[in-house]
Amino acid sequence: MTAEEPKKTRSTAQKAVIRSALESEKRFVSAQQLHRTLEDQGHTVGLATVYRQLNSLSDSGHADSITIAEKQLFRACAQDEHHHHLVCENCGKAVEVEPPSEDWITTTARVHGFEVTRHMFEIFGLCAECAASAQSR
Amino acid sequence: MTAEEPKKTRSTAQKAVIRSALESEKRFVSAQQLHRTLEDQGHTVGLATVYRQLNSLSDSGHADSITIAEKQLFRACAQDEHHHHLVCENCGKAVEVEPPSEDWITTTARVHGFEVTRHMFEIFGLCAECAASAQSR
DNA sequence: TCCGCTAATGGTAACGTTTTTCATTAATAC
DNA sequence: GTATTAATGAAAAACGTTACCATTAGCGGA
Repeated sequence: MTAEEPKKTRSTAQKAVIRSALESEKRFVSAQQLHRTLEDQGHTVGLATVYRQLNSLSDSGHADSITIAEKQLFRACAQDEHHHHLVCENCGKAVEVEPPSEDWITTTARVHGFEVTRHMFEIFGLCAECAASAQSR
Repeated sequence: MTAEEPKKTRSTAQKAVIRSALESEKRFVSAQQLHRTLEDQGHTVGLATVYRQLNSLSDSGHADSITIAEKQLFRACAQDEHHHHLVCENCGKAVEVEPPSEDWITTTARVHGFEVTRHMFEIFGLCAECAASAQSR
């Protein structure tokens, strides 16, 4: 019964930089990729901080995260609502997609005695550019 | 233009043991869990071998794998066809489910200029038993 | 404006999982 | 049986990620 703590956070330069860097990416990127990007831009941000911010953005719903090849990738998402992605396996570019009714999920789960907590659905493929360059390979 | 090598493999006791151990699980298990299980059963199999076999089973399509909390989990799958799971987040128990038509996937992808290579769709929740024990907590 | 509190940072060490290495074992073909 | 070499296992390396902790710096109040 502990009351909801106000939980004061401070706005720092690093937070702003990380967040804006993530938002300017339309691809899913890893913490390390983002860290390198920031370094290249001349910003000195610790890797630990990048991890921390990315995780907190993900927790607060300001970023989506998926796991590919044992690596966690992040992407900023504007809308707070639940949504899914169409991800390019080559360059990481992603598009948010809207699947048809997901009602059957809870229905199906109930049939098996399950109580749904969450679901994930991601489509992987090659975007137009990557598909083109792959063909000419 | 290298011809398809016959790629001869040898059947070993370890392969058999690992495969049968995985098949007797109706849950998703990690390499380490399976390794411990084998040890408990009196089998002495190297951890590296468990990893190797699990990966090769996954590659050959004889096992499905998902990633939860940075860990890779495996599960034997009888059917070679594409399928999805309803997974208990607590105990790992899984049921194969059949989603409605997935035609819209390729359609949607095409709209965005993507060429679909694969898609993943997993539902997570609590099975009847785990939900019950969670409530009485 | 300065002060004090402490959230946040950053470098590094630690961690856990997975892969690689390499000498040894053993499955297959002859 | 013998030769060949795929497969194994123990340990080390690699990898992504988190924890630690001394230091920095937001922010509210004197």
